Amino acid sequence: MKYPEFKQVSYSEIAGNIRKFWEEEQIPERSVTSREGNEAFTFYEGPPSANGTPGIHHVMARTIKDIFCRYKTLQGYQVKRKGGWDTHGLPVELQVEKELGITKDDIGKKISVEEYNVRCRETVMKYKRQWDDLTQQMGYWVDLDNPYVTFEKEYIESVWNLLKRLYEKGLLYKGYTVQPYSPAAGTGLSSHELNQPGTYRDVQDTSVVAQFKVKKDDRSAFLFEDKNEDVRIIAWTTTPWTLPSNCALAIGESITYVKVKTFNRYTGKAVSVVLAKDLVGKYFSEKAKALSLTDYKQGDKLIPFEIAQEFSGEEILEIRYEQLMQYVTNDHLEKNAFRVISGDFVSTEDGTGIVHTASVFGADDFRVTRAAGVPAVVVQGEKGQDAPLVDKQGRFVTEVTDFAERFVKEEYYSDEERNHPDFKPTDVLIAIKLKEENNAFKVEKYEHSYPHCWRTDKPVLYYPLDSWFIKTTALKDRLVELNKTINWKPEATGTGRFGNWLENLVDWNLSRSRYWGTPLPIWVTKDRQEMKCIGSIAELQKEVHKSVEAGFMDADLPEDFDLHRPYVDDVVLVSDSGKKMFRESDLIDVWFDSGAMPYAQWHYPFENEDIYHINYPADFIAEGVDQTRGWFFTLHAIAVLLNDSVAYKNVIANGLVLDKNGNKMSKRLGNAINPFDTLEKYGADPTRWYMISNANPWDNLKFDPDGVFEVQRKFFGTLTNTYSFFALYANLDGFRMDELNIIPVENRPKFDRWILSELQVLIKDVSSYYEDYEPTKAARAIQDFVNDQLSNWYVRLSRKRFWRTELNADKKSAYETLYECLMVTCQLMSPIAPFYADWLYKNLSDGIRKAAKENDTPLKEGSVHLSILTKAQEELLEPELTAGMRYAQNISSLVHSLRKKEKIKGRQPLHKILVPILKPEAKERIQQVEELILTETNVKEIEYVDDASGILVKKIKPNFRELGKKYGAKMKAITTLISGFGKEEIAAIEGRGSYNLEVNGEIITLLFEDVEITSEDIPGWLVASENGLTVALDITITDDLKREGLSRDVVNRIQKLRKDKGLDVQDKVAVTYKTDNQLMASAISECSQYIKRETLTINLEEGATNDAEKLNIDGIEIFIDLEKANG
RNA sequence: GGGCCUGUAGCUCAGGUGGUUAGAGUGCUACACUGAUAAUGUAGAGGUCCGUGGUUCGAGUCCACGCAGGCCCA
Repeated sequence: MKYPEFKQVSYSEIAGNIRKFWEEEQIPERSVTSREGNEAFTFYEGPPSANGTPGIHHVMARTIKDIFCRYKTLQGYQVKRKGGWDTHGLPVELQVEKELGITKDDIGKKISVEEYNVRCRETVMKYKRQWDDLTQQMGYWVDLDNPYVTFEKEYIESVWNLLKRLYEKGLLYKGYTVQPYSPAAGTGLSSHELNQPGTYRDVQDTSVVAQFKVKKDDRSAFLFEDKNEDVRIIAWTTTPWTLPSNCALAIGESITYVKVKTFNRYTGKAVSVVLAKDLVGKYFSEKAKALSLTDYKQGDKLIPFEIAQEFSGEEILEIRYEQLMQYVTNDHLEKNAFRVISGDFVSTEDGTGIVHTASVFGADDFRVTRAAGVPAVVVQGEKGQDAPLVDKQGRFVTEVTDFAERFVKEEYYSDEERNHPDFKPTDVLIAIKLKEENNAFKVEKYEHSYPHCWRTDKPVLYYPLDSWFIKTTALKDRLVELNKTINWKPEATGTGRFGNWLENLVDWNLSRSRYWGTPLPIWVTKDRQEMKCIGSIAELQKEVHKSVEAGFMDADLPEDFDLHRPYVDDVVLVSDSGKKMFRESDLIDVWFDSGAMPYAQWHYPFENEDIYHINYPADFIAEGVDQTRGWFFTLHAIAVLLNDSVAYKNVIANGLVLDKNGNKMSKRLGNAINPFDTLEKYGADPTRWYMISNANPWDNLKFDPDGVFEVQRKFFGTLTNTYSFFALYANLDGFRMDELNIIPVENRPKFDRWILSELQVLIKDVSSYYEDYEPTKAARAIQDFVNDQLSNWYVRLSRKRFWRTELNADKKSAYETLYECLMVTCQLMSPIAPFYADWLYKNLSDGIRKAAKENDTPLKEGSVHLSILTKAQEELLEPELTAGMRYAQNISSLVHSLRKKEKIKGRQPLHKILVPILKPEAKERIQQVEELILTETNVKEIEYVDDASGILVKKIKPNFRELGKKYGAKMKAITTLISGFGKEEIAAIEGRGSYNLEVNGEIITLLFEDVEITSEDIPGWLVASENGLTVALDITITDDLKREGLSRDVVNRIQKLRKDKGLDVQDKVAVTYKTDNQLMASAISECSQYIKRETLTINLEEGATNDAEKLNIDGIEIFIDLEKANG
């Protein structure tokens, strides 16, 4: 069987054919089953949600996942990759609401929860087909026949089990927190919703700097010059409606504050205000500096001021002040609130350096007041619970008498009300009141960015809501510690973004008040005295049975009971004391679902305990960097909290895929790349290769289709060409790889040993790159090898060996060497370009599969993905040859450039290259590749010239690295002296190995390694040099050389004619010619053997007529006639 | 506002521990090669290494402060 030859290849066609082959032969399955019993390499698939269409960035993310799973398989590990689908959560609900044209409020009214959830279940897999297609077309191997699905009963049961374990450890609690809340929609907003485009908008709000009157006591006494002084702390807010709820003032302990004596601009009353020193200029005019306090009259435009005192924030901590707006107060508040506390978020960027704090209406406020033990300003709600001064509709409660029933944000009023001429926003009314009461220091309009509810367009409030939490803070230290054992790519994401975040961890808010998700399995009695957390279906059934017996429920649960809402909501349990228990209505954060996948994907602990243990923790996971606080966190948190272990050992956080101009891709802007089109047009392999080789996975990728095209042309094209070259000649010669009968490497020519040595280096490098999760470096190393070493050097210079007619040992060696290089290349590239690599593998090895199977040799495997990666053989490394080859490449390049400069074409042979030798080992190295250089440059000989010749002109320059270490600051002087060195000094330092210099009256000894000596000139010769290597070329062309050159031209023209006539490479020809030129005639007759050999000419004779092809070689006319010869 | 990432040729990217002439590929221009030929070779043009300070004999590289873009979070 021959090696397949291809006229032209289509990479997407290759992918299609190989895909079919994989399906028919079940290669993906076999890549796992064939490793049965081997060590496992565990990969966790972060579940995508199939309710959106896949994009090009998914190709990126999944390529990364695929690469390492394939690489590990290639090494012999068993790599199971169970696929999964993320099916719960808000995006699904929004999709359904959009399809049905309803809002959240309609659920339970226009549509039953039951119907709604049915719709969600259908919608969630809406684009599964597309996802499956993408998976197939891009060549991503993941087991989608048995995926885990987060809405399935078994999955939920495992999640419940985890929740119960948390509950039992006391890590689950109910508390309240301040969250974004939309009164207009009557619902809390998730961070996801707040990140919708357009939610943050610039708005003009009334801002108030309020004056808080300091109470005089021991702590604050130092601020008072006399007992009647009116000392006020001033604080700024853009939400005046929160001022009735003020309970503390936050300062920065290390900020410097001052007391300024001045007058209130609205009331004219004398007042001393406390604010940050840095912000004095913002509130007091420079022009007023010279004014005297005593000259002030009410109404003056310029208000005088005087900085009276300076002190640190620490000194005013715990100072007490009078409540600003006394609508709600009590002893508890009087005792513990209305004092100065420390806040880490306080800055002197804006405001006064003192922050008004209303614990229930701000997240920071909530945190610092809780830490400082400051109670919130609250009233008793209807059910006797604590309630904020603003109700869920966004109105002040009746206790705030002046503004009772008023909406705190003017946007909550109808347009009609707002357009009324007398209408004033509540914030303005509050500001007026404060002014009148001498409590406002300054009131002004302020423009800032504020979040809005994406659904109602109304501003969001930060509002306290009841929620269930996981007490992640309890194990913060372990979370931080174990994170340090995870290998993050890039490292900074682990230490920085993730690490810093863990350091500032807050408890995990688990509650979502939605319908489509995993229900919280907690049942509570009305009086909240008794509580049960259910950890399995069996347990639920048992509890229901008890409830039936207690008469609270009619019947036991059916076998096919759905754990979703609304069904679980109908389950009423009985408490140990016999009371009714109702389920907490919350769903849990969908991120808990996905973080639970290491356990729930196997329905652990109810089933598959062994599989779970073998596959925990994961060796490797990869997702986008945006998952850092998402999936990466939830996996880590659950693992640490429940198992005191990491969930994954290695993680790649990949960057975004942007368009070619660096802009985010969006369907709206029309710059999104369609993954299917791209895969179809360029093929999966070039697309994957481009994405990986172009930039590190963790850097953002600017996706440019032209770049994919370049990869296709440059790398895949070159590799395909190299293979085609091999196939063409191997087929002509009938060469067939025989694994049991190959020429031992030590018996192969140097050139073969050289490329095989390079190949070993490549295997080592690429393996260690994969090992280090550096796919980009791996891809670049492979393409450099293929392009530069293999194709452009080894194959190009070996061509002549393949043209010889007989299949001798040298030729066989060349075939075997090239075959080995191609074979290993396709193994190494197979993780990145799986289709193409398999195509190449099969082209190379399908013909000998049968023999390989019989002999049980490595090539018995039908697919590269079933094969075992060839290991690097240290004994094949040839460092001396490598060094020599580098000389060969550099010398050839220099000679080419000299020819170019002198306009001497490559076909014209020349006599001699001169290479100056300064180090003896250089000569040896060059000598081993001398033949190669001579062939490549078309020169007859190399002459080595050393010192003894006396013709070298040397140059000397300081070795800065060495000298810098020794002499530091004296460098300049030394450099000047060395640059003045001539022949004698250089000879001296070369001879003795040292040289004494006088620098500023001091003698220093210059050693041989302190300088670099080069030879850059040979008088009378044509010279080129680069990187310390110098080459001279003898360009005299004798008649003999000229004739040889002409004969080469003749060969060239005959070849062209052969080709023009459409002859095959192996066809023999008869040639006649005619020329009047003496030189040409003698050239042909003298070199006839050479010409005949090169062109497969049997007969070369004079005799062509003027009707023959008329050619012109260097101005010489010649007629050549050519025809195919028999035999 | 905070944390993190990125910034080097028109474009995409390399540039251990600081070392004096900053590289590669691609694109452009010119020439050559022509039995891998939509390949290949050689040469040329193309740089404020984001900016400003600092450390140092010496900074693309180290430090500080900025600027621009991005991600995440307030």
